[in-house]
Amino acid sequence: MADVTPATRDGSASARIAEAVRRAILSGEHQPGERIVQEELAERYGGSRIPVREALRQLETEGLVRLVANTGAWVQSLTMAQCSEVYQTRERLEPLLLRHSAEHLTDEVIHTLHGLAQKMEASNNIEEFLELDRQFHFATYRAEGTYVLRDLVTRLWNTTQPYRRAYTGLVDQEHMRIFHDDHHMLVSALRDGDMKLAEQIVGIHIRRTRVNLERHPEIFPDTDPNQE
Amino acid sequence: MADVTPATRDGSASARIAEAVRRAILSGEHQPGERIVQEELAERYGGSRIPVREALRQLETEGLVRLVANTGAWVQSLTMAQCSEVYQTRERLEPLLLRHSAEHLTDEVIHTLHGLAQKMEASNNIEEFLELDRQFHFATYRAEGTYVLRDLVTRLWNTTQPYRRAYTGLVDQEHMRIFHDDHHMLVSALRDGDMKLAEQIVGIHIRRTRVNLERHPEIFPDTDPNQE
DNA sequence: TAGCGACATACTGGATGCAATCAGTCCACC
DNA sequence: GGTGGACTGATTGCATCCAGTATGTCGCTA
Repeated sequence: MADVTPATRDGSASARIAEAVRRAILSGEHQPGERIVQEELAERYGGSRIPVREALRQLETEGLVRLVANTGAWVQSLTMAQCSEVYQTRERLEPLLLRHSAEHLTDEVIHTLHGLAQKMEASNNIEEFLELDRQFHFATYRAEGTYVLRDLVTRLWNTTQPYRRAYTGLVDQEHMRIFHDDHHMLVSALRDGDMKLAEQIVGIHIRRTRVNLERHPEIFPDTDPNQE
Repeated sequence: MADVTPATRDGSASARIAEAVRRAILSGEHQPGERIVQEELAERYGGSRIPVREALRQLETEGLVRLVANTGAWVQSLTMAQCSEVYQTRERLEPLLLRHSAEHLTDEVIHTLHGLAQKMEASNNIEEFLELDRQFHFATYRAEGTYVLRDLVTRLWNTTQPYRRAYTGLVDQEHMRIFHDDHHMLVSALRDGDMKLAEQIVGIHIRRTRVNLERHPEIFPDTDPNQE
């Protein structure tokens, strides 16, 4: 899995555990709403509960885990409204991030993008599809120098990953066709150096996905399990 | 100080310490680049280093603190480029947040806003000014139900607070006049229920501040102390 | 005198152990 | 039979203790 860790972190045990748990959540190994027991993680990743707790604090702040004092930790679940809000946020930020990346989108990158878009069309495995989609979009986000915005976008992707997965399993051929077309149009716009168009396509692409997600309330928890 | 804590948190010691340190950083008590020693915080807030470390992990993820493994913690400092990036992000997100808040902006709220804007004009104390500015803008952000976007915006405000403070100490009368005018125009637009205009004003207001900040590179660290 | 290396100190990272809190169960009572 | 309350097991929260690492200093050597 690529580009899963929001920030460059040190090599301590807590950082290692945070990364491992993050990947476990994003890969679907841990489902939203699932209980997380500190001691289990400590045993699994070889350590005491101290670094586990630090890792959970970090993941809580990233929005992947929900902690309740003296009670426990759960994999964060979003209501449809919250998920929609994240998508609206992405809709505003990713065109901006793309713009900052413009100068780094060389012919080589565009060639890679084309390859990823084609691979996605050929894929019929949900996990592979999700991974390729992520790789595709983050390949277009190459803004260098500062990491504020890319980190932010990475976190937004992360918190909504379970719902993308659920939706991908439901989407019909027609919507999938449009999805792929968006990608190809984006590659074309980038190849032409038409950044204005590329930004619009990304925005529309995200909005389209949001609207589609909103048509499937069944993939979200019935009653809000986090009443914060 | 109002609306400083991004998320609703539990009442544990680590949460208490995180909040206290956050406030200390935002109030300017701790300057960017300043070293943070775990044991000092533990003694100051009454506890062991364990909850302090959890608090620091959280603040690191929020972007207020920088941790280096086996070395220590520092109050996060931003380069001008990073600060500018945060402002560009705000420029995209706050109009969206304002839109979501529209239905909650009652006459009473608008009356409060007007009062805050006037108080700001009368203020000649930097800390008071910063606090009123924060209260003013967050009074317009009343989106309820979900907290994703408001939390995000709160964090963006938090990470850039030290630079707003430094800039406020430098700004001349003319720019200050424009700043206040933006606020009054925003109140008027909200009073008229012209949300489209209000969104534009917020965006321009943030952009204006960003451009002004970029005119003062002296308030940012010379060489990037965080080479991440 | 300048530069390099070993040592001492201070601080961080992590493990263990104990107290506190929550959830689920069982039983008494209505 | 259903409801309320006490009890028990499980799990979290935190403090203390120890090991590991980085930094700064001192002395040695060229």
